[in-house]
Amino acid sequence: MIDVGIVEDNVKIRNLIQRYLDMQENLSCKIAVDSVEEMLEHLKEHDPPNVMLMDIQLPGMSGIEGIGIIKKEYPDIEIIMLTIYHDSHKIFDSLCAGASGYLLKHTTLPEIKNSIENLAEGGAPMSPQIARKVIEYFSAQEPQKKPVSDLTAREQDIVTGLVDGLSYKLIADRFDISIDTVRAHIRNIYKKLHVNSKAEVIAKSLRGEI
Amino acid sequence: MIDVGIVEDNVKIRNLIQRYLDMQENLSCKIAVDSVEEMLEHLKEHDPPNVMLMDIQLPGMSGIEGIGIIKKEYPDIEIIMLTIYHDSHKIFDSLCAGASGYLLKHTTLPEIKNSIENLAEGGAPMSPQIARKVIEYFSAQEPQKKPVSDLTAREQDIVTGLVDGLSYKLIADRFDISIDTVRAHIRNIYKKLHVNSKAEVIAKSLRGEI
DNA sequence: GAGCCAATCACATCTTCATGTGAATGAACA
DNA sequence: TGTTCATTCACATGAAGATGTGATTGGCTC
Repeated sequence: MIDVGIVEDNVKIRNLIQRYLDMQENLSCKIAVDSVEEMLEHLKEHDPPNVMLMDIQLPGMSGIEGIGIIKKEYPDIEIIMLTIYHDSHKIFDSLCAGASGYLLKHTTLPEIKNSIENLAEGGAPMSPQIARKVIEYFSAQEPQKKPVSDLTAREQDIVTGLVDGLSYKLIADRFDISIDTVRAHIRNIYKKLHVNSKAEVIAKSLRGEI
Repeated sequence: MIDVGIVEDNVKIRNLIQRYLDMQENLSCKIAVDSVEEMLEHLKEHDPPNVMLMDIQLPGMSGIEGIGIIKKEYPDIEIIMLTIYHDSHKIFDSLCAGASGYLLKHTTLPEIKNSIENLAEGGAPMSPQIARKVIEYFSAQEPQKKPVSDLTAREQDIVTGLVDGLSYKLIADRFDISIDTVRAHIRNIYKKLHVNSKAEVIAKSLRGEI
């Protein structure tokens, strides 16, 4: 049984969703309020729900601010935004604040039910339109540079050691080889990467350039 | 009518999907090959499909490399990855390269059909597991935008120098101070960050922990 | 089987780093 | 006005790193 909470200031919509969800066999929806503040009050005295449907435009604190506060206090609550807003800023702010899903308000009741189940199974429900924006975020990013490390497996081991902040001695111990071998590998790594210090190798590696 | 192409090296899977899709009223799937190279050959002489299903592990060029090449030549083709890989790197590399969807191979045929329709309607089909990773990318990214570095401005300058792979001498030159001053700053930085080597400072910095 | 290369080890030398100790200046703050 | 702290510099020492010049082994390839 998945326990659902709702924060939504439109009474009609709120009641409709609550009744529908609470009617389902595998869901329970006992708490539906019209502001984050009210929900926080409620949470002080009751068990937290598993999933929360949250509007963005709310009286008092906005839903996005609410995510942060609720996730901080009750990190196990999974929050799905349910809103009319589909602009990138609100979407990304919500996701960054910790929302696990984002549905537009034209979503049908059965779809909302599916989304909640989907979430409980480790998914992340999103309206298709939202998913598209999220995906486009990535292709808008700079085209990935090709790492193509010419490094051998052993050389990459050594790099890992360097990134972990180990001295040559400790790297030698970790891989059970002599410190001179470590030195030899490092010399080859420097040559291949065209660098000449540990620092540059670590920097390159952490920038994903290896 | 949506025209679909398939790049998949497993003949059984490829034929199965092709036959199923081509059987649908609103879909057509005439071209199904087992490598990106073959697909590129085909595209030279035929109209490009609207949607392409693409595996990652392929003979010759990988599917991820393929995305970039195909999207560059034929930007209107929407590419859905269809693969067994669910590791973050492959997901994000694919999306950054320009994929519009990402499905895991256990996806059923009707779900694949839905995904193609979803894509045509401006959505971005993703297996729930994938959607979750994509969403988590955001909440993992932003939250600590200000890691509250206790470092002074000068100390941060020095850190920048270290990250750039400079020696103390070069850092001293860059900021026109003596090497002993650089040493002094670095000692303070080490104390504040609780580390004791250049390597750790660089690692912390590039991980955004400063 | 000659040649190439990854992986291993050794020795030597010079540079750079890490750390300890100490101190002067000047701005900020109570 | 005295204290705190960032910034600057100095000297010293042992540890770690960078670089040069070797060598041996085993796998792969032409």
